[in-house]
Amino acid sequence: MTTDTPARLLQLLSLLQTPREWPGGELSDRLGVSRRTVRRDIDRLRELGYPVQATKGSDGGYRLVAGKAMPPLVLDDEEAVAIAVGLRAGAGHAVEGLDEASVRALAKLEQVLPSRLRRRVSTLQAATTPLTSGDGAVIAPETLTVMASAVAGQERLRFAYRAKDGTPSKRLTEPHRLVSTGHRWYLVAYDVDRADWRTFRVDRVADPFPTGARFAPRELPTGDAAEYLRRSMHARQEAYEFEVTFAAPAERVAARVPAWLGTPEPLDEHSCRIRSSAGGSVEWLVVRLAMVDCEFTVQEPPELVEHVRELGARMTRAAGT
Amino acid sequence: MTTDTPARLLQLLSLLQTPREWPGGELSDRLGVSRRTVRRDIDRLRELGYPVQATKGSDGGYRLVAGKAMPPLVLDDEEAVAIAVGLRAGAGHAVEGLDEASVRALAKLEQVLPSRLRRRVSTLQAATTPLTSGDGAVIAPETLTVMASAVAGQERLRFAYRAKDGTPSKRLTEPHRLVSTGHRWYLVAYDVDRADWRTFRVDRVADPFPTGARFAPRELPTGDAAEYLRRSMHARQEAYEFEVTFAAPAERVAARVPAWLGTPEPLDEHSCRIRSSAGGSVEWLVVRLAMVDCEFTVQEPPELVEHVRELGARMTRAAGT
DNA sequence: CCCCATTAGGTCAGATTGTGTCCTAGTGGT
DNA sequence: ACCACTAGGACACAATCTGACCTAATGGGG
Repeated sequence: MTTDTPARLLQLLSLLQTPREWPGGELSDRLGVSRRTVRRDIDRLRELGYPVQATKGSDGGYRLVAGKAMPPLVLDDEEAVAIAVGLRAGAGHAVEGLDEASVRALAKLEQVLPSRLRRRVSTLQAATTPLTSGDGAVIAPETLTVMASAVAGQERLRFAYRAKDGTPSKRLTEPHRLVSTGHRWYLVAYDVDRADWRTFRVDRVADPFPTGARFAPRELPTGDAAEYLRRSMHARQEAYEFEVTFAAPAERVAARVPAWLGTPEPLDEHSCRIRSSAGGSVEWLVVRLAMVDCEFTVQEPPELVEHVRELGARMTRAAGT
Repeated sequence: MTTDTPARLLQLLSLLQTPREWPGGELSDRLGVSRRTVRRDIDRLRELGYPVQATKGSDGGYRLVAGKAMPPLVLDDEEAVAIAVGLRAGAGHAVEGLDEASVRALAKLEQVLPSRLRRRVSTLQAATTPLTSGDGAVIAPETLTVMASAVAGQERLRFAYRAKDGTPSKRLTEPHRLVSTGHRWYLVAYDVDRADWRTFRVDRVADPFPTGARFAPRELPTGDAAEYLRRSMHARQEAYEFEVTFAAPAERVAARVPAWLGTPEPLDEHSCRIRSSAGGSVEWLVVRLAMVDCEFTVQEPPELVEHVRELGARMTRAAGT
């Protein structure tokens, strides 16, 4: 029964985050202090920028409402697991520019996630569909979070890499940025042994671990990491152009296609077209097209046409006679 | 420069959650207190159950590691937005038993999410694909979070409902539980006007708002809400049985099919079968099957066979001549 | 209309706690 | 061997926190 003020404030914060009203009396009971002190604590929270709304009159109470700053989120076990699983599942196909923040948040969460919960997360993770489907390239979320931590903490990173042709190598790098394009992740890093900048496909990385050694941030020759990645991919011709025409209004298609895949340009009132480039696998794009749920025609590339034809044949076979 | 201890502790917690090492000197600088006090603060955090790991020796420092309890998560703006968007996108198709926690977490987060961030979330949300695809039934995440709050806070909930045949009605309910089956959400609640228990499809609910009146929790006639929902659905025959055979080992199929859809039972070493029931739309199930990426045959129901055939035909047409 | 439960906030005395400045020990890497 | 860092004890002084008491104001229900 040590009357530890900061601990009590955290506890109060956690109670107030429950979406319900708390009368002062109940709070003072739970926290083991007088009612006056509860009022003072609430004042303190308000001064910290976390507005507590109070309903007056009988049956009134306190509740935490939206302010100008994010208060520290107090999560229970299940909620923490839900967020971790959700972020892991979503890491591959989130909205442009958001995936990096998403991975950062995941890294932050997993850094402090109790081990028993971590087990639950990986179990559930296994049960969920890896949405990098149709493609052999599955990324272990651990790999991503370890990398994100190394980037944020400016720690050197050692890992095994499998090149495009399959030859393995060991790399010692100074990780600069984690970039995602579509559903694929890349690490832009300075390769210490080769003394030059490189981009690494994260799904070809194995056993990453931070060496612990800190490094001084280095200037990327091309200012922006995304820009650097784009040039590097273009140079290696890893991306391909595609062109698809839909027999549906542009708005309807836009609502069903992730924005980073491309924006549909209207051809007329009832049809539209997407011309864009994707870095991912063709199989994956095919499923995405099937989801749009309207008639469409694939123009480019021949490879994509072939895969669509194949899926069509497979579905027809599946329907039997 | 008020030397407010609790505020400083929160700030320390937020600094330590950054995935990097913090030497004591830097912390004392940032927090504006002496080095000794920083050590004491860290002691306090440890006593609260948030283990702070310290690397000794030169170039050492502090960092927050996994303990037995979840520390309050201190998120920056982007991370908060990323989590909100991720949870919203994932709310529809998460793992069994997890979606409710997921919605709870979302409700908790949105309760305190600053309004400027809220705007960003809805903008990004619009850009992301609503994954209740193929089905007209789109659920506004706000509806879910409002309902989750009402369930948690035991507040009566008023909303407009559109019955299966389209007839509208206004309901005053005591919300009991939010249940998700597959990609569809149901509210199990006591309908005050009709003086009986009802299940409501969340996508048919409009303009929910808590009346503010608290209610005493009521006993559900059938102990479990999920059980009650199942019976209610069965009685109305909203669920359908399906049976699909895959030409792939059970493990491979299991890895690509969400667990709540059903568990594949092996037929022999190279094939397996799923017999289960789904409450969702057939269109959606078809896309799910297309994702499995192996030969398969649909046995039941005829409706599903028909849709598979149709998608097959559509894809074949899309591939052109 | 009055009554009640609630939030809001002032004041005061006394106990408790937090803080900075000393100090010494131990550890790991260069 | 040295340095940079964590770990923690002792002490004096200041700052803070707490509970008890008080009064105001507000909203709902009978």
